[in-house]
Amino acid sequence: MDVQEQALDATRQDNTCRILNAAERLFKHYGYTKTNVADIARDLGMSPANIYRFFSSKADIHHALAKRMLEEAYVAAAANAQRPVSATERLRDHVLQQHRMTLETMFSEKKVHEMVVVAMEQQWPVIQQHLERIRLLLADLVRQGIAAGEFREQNADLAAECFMSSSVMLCHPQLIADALLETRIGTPEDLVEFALRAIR
Amino acid sequence: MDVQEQALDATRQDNTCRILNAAERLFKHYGYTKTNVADIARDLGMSPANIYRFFSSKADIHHALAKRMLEEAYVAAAANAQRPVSATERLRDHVLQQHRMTLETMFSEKKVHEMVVVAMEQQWPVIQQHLERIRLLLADLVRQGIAAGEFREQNADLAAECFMSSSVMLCHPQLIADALLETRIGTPEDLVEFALRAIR
DNA sequence: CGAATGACGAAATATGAAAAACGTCAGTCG
DNA sequence: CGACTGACGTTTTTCATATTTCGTCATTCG
Repeated sequence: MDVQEQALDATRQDNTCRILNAAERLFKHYGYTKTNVADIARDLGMSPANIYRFFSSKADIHHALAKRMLEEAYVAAAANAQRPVSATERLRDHVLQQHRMTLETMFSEKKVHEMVVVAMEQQWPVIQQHLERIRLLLADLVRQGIAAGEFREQNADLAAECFMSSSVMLCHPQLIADALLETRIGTPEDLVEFALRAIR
Repeated sequence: MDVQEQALDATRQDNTCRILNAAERLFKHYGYTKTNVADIARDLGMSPANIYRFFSSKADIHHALAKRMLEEAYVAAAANAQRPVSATERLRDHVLQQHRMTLETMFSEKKVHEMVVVAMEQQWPVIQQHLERIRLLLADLVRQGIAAGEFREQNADLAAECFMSSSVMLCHPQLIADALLETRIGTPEDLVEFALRAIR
């Protein structure tokens, strides 16, 4: 790749990023369906057709935004996973952090929540991949916990998956929305402790 | 209550039951929305208006059917809970049984599954009550397990709730529908064992 | 020459009137 | 007298149509 090609890629990346920023702002304000590509183009002072030089469709913008947001979530999860505390505490905090973030999105960014629900209903690969990356992260935490003597010997990948499945009620956006009204005996902390016990 | 009133109640109950039977058959065959009360009435050789002497609305029929089906499910769960095997085994089989029944409904009785999804989305109290009854059943199993030395001393009600939350991926109709395609490391049995470990 | 656009066909969505279904009630019939 | 019904007002659904939005492409412009 020569200097000219680098410059081309740079401007291209810059454009895609600007489009994503505009789309994210408009989607959050007006909602995904109420925002059309003409709105996004006007916001950036370009023609609607020009958008399609960078994204193959409006849905493609949605996908790219989801990917970017999930990347942020992954960075946060990775940061938590590197904290210098016990594996137990990092696993616990991971779930609680996830829980808080989901609640936050549900309440203060309702439009985003709608987009998330659509993405989950349609089973986007980007979400599956994100969950798989998270699972790898947690599996590593389990291995560290085993090495540190916190957890028993076990299949770390399986344990990570089961741990995620067990805490799905705290992280799954739709379930959280439903479960808010339910009469509950235990707190989120109780459920995490329960799942942690299964690993020890 | 004298003899006459008993007879009245009997015929009334008989009518409600016949209506429910007809409605259940038609709903299963044509779907809930495609079946109207006129269809149900015609099937029974009565006028649509007469239906409303027994049910205040079509939705009321839906509610009553859900209650009847959940009652059957509860009976099955209660039967399992009384088997003369260890509490561990009964808890495990309860979840696996629930899992099988949900899968069965999803595949062979798709119309019923749609009705279930609607009921869950709308958070019908009858479902909450059913789950609460199941939880009491499981809490009792946990107590028996504690008494038998299978499980450690703990809050049985909390444990039952956490156990149900942990196995929600195996029992929640919508989640099962979604998770079918996912790449999975563990089997349903693995997840149940995981949750059981948390109680021991 | 390639980035950008206006014009345009295809696809999706909003609109509104017609039809169907819901649910009520005065009145019939056994 | 009371179980039951036909007729009817109201609400919901359907469906054909108009409008918007999507996404493409030949053409323009720097």
